[in-house]
Amino acid sequence: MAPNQKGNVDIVAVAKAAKVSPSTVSRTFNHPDLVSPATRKKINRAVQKLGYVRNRAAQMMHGKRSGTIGLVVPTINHAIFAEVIQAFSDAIDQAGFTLLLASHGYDLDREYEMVRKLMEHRVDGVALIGLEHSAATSRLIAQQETPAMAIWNYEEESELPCVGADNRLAGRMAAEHLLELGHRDIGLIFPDTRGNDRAQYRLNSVLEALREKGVSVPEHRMSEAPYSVAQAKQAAIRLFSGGARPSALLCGNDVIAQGALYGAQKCGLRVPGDVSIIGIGDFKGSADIEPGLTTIRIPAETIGSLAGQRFTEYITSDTREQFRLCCGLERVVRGTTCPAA
Amino acid sequence: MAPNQKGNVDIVAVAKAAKVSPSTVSRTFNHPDLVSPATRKKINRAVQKLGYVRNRAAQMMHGKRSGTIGLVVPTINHAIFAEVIQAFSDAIDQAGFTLLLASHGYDLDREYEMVRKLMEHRVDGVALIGLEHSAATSRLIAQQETPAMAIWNYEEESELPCVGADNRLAGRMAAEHLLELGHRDIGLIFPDTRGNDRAQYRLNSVLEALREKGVSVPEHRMSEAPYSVAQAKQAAIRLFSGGARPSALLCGNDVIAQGALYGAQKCGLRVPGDVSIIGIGDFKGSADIEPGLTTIRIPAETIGSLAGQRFTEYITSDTREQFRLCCGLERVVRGTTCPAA
DNA sequence: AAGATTTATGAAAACGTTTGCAATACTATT
DNA sequence: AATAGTATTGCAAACGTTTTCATAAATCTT
Repeated sequence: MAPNQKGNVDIVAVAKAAKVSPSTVSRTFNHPDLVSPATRKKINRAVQKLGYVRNRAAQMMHGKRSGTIGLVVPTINHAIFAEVIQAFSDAIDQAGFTLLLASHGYDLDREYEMVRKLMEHRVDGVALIGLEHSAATSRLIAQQETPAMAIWNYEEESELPCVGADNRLAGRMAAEHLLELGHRDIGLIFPDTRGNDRAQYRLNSVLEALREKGVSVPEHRMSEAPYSVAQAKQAAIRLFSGGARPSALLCGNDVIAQGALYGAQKCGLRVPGDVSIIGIGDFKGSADIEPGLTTIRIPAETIGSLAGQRFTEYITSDTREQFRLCCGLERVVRGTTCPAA
Repeated sequence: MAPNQKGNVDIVAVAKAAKVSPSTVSRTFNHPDLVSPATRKKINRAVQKLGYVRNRAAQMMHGKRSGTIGLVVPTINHAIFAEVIQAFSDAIDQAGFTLLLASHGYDLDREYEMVRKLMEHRVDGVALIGLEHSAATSRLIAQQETPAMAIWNYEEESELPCVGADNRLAGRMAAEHLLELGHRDIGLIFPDTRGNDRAQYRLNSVLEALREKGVSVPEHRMSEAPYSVAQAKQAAIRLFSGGARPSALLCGNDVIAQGALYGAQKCGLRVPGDVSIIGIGDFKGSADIEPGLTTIRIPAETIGSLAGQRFTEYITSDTREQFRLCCGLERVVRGTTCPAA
């Protein structure tokens, strides 16, 4: 009665219904040109009628690709990663792949576990955020010979193929903008840099660029905030409340910058009149906030798209030539910075 | 030499190395109690040495679960969904499942394609956002007998098991807050409601609640904006620029409300003095913006977590009893609303 | 119209696991 | 010391596909 009496509609059920052999059904899917149009029609009708859905797991056992790509991110719930994930997902979808997603909360040991988990599912490739990973992770990837890539950071000598931006340059550009405007007393709010090479690179290069111009940042001008508007707001308020306040704030990313901006507004400070604020990232929304946030734009969407395209090419090609793509940065001057008084 | 000479380390390679049969190796993983401690140790050593990683696809062919759950969302790049995805992912991860993620951009036909794609991978279950889906999707789910659930909406008579909030109530609560404050001239900014039952329900119930109090919303007080701060800002500016402006704005979600707030600030309007603004959702950041956004809180994280927990239970239990969980809403009055003049 | 190609199909082995059943090696009982 | 259990292991079939090889049918040569 029911077209699908048992729920186990497989290729042989289809074959039976179409009165052909399983081989022919399989061929209809994989090499349609080898099957006569008439038979193909019969088979398609049977597929339709029975509601057959291919079983990729079974295909995979014949050396076929699983058609999945694993992506391991620190966190999903994060403007910038969400944007990258979306773009990456769309790009690999275009190439017929499906995304297996896992997050580790900035814990490199958990990252290893996640990569391992994905490999149990025999992903055709695994993409990681950033270039800093545990030795165990690298070993696992090498051992399994799973194609792997890094997203978000670019480095000339990177171990893994990568598509991303130069975070050191980003930090430098932010610092130089402030310096050019004449700021010398600069406050810094950055996230914890452990297990986060992006933040690490940015912070180091900011400090370096400032030092080159003879500007040093005393301890009490530095604050740490996790990736959260609320906490960054608090951190900024703390920086502002101690005696003399800095003339400018350089924030490790736009979320923190946004929090800092609210913090300043809360303290009754005019931005940029009383204090200039610059972020890094140019997240969705940074342009629209009032006043518009000055920042260093990292093209998240481009990075995600490019990464997805390039990675699927890499996986499906048999040559497997390494790739390293550097996406350009852009200084976006909006309303939160102005010359020092 | 190399511990893994060919890349094809399978259960029989391990068996060979440990000098036991493949069956015993398999048992060591699945029923360790049936294997003597000594043998287990030998096998574990071999696993370690060869770097064996289990192949879930092969297990799956024995009626075992694939250990994956599919989640299909309208978009990933969206504060509220990112939060749900993160919580859902964490919850199913706890239960040993891996997330297969796909997005459809509010296109119900694409949603069908995505569900189908996930089913080819034999996900153990598929979770969808919202209760409105194409007939083809429902048929597919029924036919394949794949466990399915809806996230984000709650409805007593829902076809699918669901975990979510009552979007109609959310709309009503927002409207009533404004009415209680004495507002009668109310502007509305909502996203396109096609393929988006959440927005649909909210809008209808808002209109209904207003009508009950004899308040109608003329055409020129209604504006449509996609899920984007920038465009909502423009929409708000349009609403404000025509002659007499409304005394309050009710926005379909917090992103729109945020855009509206910036729009008001841009127009030199004081919020809430000149215009009150209320959103729906209470997204991350809504609390921190200046002034804090008044909104109807929908507990995204709770919903995602609960959905993940409940769904994995559902999948792993053999009883398969339906579930429908309604997560409570909360009116969060912050700084963007005040009594009408 | 007979042989030589070409095209379309089927049979069976293979992929990496799990598991029911059978076989063997212990241990406890008398 | 023989018997009955029990704990441990191996064999082989099964899962749903793909693919190689062989066969059968259709088409082309001359």
